[in-house]
Amino acid sequence: MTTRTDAPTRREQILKEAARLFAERGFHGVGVDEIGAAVGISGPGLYRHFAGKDAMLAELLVGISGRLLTGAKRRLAEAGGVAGPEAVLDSLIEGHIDFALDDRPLITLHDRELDRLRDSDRKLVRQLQRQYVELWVEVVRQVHPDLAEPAARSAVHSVFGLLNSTPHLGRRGFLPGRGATAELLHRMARGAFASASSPVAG
Amino acid sequence: MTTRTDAPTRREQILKEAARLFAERGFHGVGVDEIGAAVGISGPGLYRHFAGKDAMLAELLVGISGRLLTGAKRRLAEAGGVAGPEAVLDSLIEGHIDFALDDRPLITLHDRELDRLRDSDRKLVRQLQRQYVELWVEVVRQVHPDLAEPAARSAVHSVFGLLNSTPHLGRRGFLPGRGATAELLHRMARGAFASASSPVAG
DNA sequence: CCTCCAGGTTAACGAGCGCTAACCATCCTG
DNA sequence: CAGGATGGTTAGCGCTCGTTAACCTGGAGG
Repeated sequence: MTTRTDAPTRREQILKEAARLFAERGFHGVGVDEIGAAVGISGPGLYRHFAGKDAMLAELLVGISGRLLTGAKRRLAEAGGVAGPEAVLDSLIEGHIDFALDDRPLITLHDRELDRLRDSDRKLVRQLQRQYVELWVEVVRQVHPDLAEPAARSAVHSVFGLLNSTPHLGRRGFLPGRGATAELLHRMARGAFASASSPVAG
Repeated sequence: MTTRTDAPTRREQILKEAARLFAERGFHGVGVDEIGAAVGISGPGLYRHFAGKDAMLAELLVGISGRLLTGAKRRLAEAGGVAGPEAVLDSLIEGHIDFALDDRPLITLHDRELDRLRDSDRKLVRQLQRQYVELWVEVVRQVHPDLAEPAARSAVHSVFGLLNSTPHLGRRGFLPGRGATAELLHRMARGAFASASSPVAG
């Protein structure tokens, strides 16, 4: 566990606020002055920490994709040997839900602002995303062997859509607690995969 | 059925291209010159058809929400009397899938650029969206009576996320045909709702 | 104590944007 | 055939935005 207790550095403050603002109003809808104001400095002071506005977005998106993939690999390694594929899939779902619930702005950015990146960064992010998807596809096909590969890939993308719906839930603050929401999402994801494979049983 | 065979008007061309461009690069990422070029006229010629760039986005978003709600009401009225709630839910899912598969750019805009609207337009769109959600919630709770209302609402939002994942599917052109995809999404949506209500049966 | 650097500041530049103004062609109508 | 909509055009204004330049300050090191 790499839990941090020390204060966040200025760079991290900026990234966090930039993520929130980008998620709220879109990359082009946020000015550098606003980002600066959000961390108590103003405008061009950001350039002491980042090469430009694009660099902030790039670092955010690469960071997201990397963390998702790293976490998934770790979970696969931890649960893969001892437990069956069902437990691995549950662990993957749990990890993705944790991310979707704890870092909603990043989830929003994840599939929204990818096209604003420089070619090299975008290729890197897409490669990480693709690896993440493929890892899921393999596990899903172990749990549901009757699922063909294209269908499995579609199913994985759709379940991502389901899990990533968290930004739309709390609009009115009406969601029933983090634990209950996580459990609900988990059950729905498993149910969606199950119904994707077998032509339903009821 | 109100199938049109006549040629689309200039206004409709503009709206269609604007939707595609907005979905691809974001509202602020597209210039009026690009929208004009996409329909063969250039730049300020758009102002003969729309009051401004904002007006195009507004008309798109209001149109989307309105069509979704109208279609859902119609399906509820058609299938509501003769068939059971299960058939109504299937019809709602079918309608939403048709929309998600046939109008992907609009699906993308739907939950991405809402905040760029004037206050009045945004309130209108949100009201239509809310009605649409509530309609779904009622039907879902008829099919799954053991589902509490907050959970049902969360489940509906999550299934929207699942169905609206279509823009992410065809990136590499690897999706297995429209019919198969629609059927897969339909089964997954039903499975997700079922697993949302009962704490799973397997 | 002088120096230097990290991390700020404000001023200003240049590009791009939405939008308006002014003008022009085509066509339908009286 | 006059004439006014209709739907284009190009030029250009004004504003915003990302970025750079130039300058300032507090604290650490020799």
